Amino acid sequence: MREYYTITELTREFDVSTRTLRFYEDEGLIQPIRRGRTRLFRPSDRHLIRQILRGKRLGFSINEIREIIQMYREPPGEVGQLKLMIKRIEEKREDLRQKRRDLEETLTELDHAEETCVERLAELGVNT
Amino acid sequence: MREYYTITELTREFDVSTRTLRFYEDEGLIQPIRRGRTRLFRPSDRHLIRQILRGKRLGFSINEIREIIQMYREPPGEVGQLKLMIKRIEEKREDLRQKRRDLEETLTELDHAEETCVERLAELGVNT
DNA sequence: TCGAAAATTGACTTTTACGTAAATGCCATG
DNA sequence: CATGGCATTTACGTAAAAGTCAATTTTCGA
Repeated sequence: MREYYTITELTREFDVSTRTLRFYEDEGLIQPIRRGRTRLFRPSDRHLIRQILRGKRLGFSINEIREIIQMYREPPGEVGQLKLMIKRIEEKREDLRQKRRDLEETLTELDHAEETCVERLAELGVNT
Repeated sequence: MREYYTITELTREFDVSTRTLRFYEDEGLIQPIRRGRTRLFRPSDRHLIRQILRGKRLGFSINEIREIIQMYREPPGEVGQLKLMIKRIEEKREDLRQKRRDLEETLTELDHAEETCVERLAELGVNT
């Protein structure tokens, strides 16, 4: 496990621009440390970037991603806060379960679409 | 199966604005017929709206949704076109499989986060 | 130590997916 | 017939999430 990554190393690894990583920093999603003015990314920042991009692929907004990331952190110490957090986590999970249903349905329809294409191709292959 | 739906019926059913449905029409995703100037939505339009919103929940852009919808339609008659379409469908499916991996990972992490919260709560419940 | 390559900041621009407002049409009902 | 209630069109507005550009530093390898 490396100790630090430069910004360009990570832009190459994740195929994002430096602007994007700075944007995420401005948004408070990551907090790379500084050596002078230069950003140094720790493995934890790298892991956060991974989670952010995963959230993006699933269609979550930056704010939603921020919420999700907070859920991964140390739980709060106060009972009310804890219960609230559990409620939020459950909501987000329901959200994801909906996405999963959407995903399976879409995959099924695409399977069917491909099958139709393949059949059509077979017909043409036979007739030609 | 009803023959026609009005725009407001559908806005209520799907919880979207009229602006949104008109936007989808402008984008060519749906083509409700007209009685005078008034839009009448057929079951097929209704089904398309369902598919569009499903795509949105999965984080697809309007252009991606347009592509997916085209895949559901009658396959083209020409061999080259058919092969191209099969390739595109396969790409989209790979895309969805990536989303599925992302989704499962996120769900797993949220499961873990909730568990941590519940444990913390149990500790507090005992100590208090 | 010196110069190219890399990094930074700040400002402005762009794209997507609608929101919102204004002016007007259509029609049923009292 | 006027009033209310949806519908429509046109046009401009906006928030999110970066992209792009310019003008500086800063760093690092020879």
